[in-house]
Amino acid sequence: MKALKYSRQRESIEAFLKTRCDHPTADVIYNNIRLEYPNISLGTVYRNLSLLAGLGRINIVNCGDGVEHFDSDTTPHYHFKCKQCGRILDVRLTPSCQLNELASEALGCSVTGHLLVFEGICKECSTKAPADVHHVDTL
Amino acid sequence: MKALKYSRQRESIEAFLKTRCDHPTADVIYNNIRLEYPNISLGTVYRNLSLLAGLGRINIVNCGDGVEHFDSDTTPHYHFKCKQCGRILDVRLTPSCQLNELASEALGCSVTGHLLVFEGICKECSTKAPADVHHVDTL
DNA sequence: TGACAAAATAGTAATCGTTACTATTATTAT
DNA sequence: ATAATAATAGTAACGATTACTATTTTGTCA
Repeated sequence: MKALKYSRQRESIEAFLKTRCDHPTADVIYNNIRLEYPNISLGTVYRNLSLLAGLGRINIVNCGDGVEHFDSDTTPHYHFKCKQCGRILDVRLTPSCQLNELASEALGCSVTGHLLVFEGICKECSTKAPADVHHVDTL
Repeated sequence: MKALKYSRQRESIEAFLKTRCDHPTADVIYNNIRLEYPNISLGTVYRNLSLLAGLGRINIVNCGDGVEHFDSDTTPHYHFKCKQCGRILDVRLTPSCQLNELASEALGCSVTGHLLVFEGICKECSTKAPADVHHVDTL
């Protein structure tokens, strides 16, 4: 029952996320928003990200690296994590119910969903020199 | 080049893990080993778990909940996480290369592996009363 | 307009899972 | 047995995230 009020910071966070297709972490978002709002706090970034996720406007992506990534694309799709640069990319495959059915048979209970994250070396990294490995800021 | 030396604690940790099929967390392992070794430290548990994983004797399982789970079964297989009791169960399906190939086509780069975690309600929970939801100690 | 209520903020402290450090103890080769 | 070194318990540090609080911003309504 709490009415939502506008905030520039929230708008800026959502707008920034729309410009990125690599599923940045809260910290990366924080550092980018700080260019426009130098004293935004990390807590504000986290609070707005989970608020937006609660509204269904963004998704929280867990890819098994123990850190939350954020995605402005809320249509169902899989992800790919580059082992070299760490970026998360979208995989445009339609999530399959067959997988759930297979698992359901194997387990003998109802399987309602699954998390699928691919890994390998992305196009950029496979053409780049190995020296470029540590571009951590793009995580 | 460091020679491995025997330790009772390590043996106990590995033996305990073999008795469990629900992929316990370090904390659950710690609390169970403490019954036998009351002043084992959590650090010792973590150190031995990663040592054993390095030796290929156990596996570290990441199922997207941000906590490490440990598995004494090192043969390739998928996992299932019960949304109610939180337990991780094995899914006896042979990991598929077809999935990697599909993703590889969609992305246009080499895909070498994937993480697949199913979710739903396990057999036990679907027959249990909803009051039994919070058996956190089995995580 | 302006004043009030509610929501959002910045800044900071707290929490949780995990890793690192250090002085002591246990294991193993000689 | 002794000496070398790995492993330990205990504790501190860490990084990601959440919680708290006093202040600021937003929206409503007279």
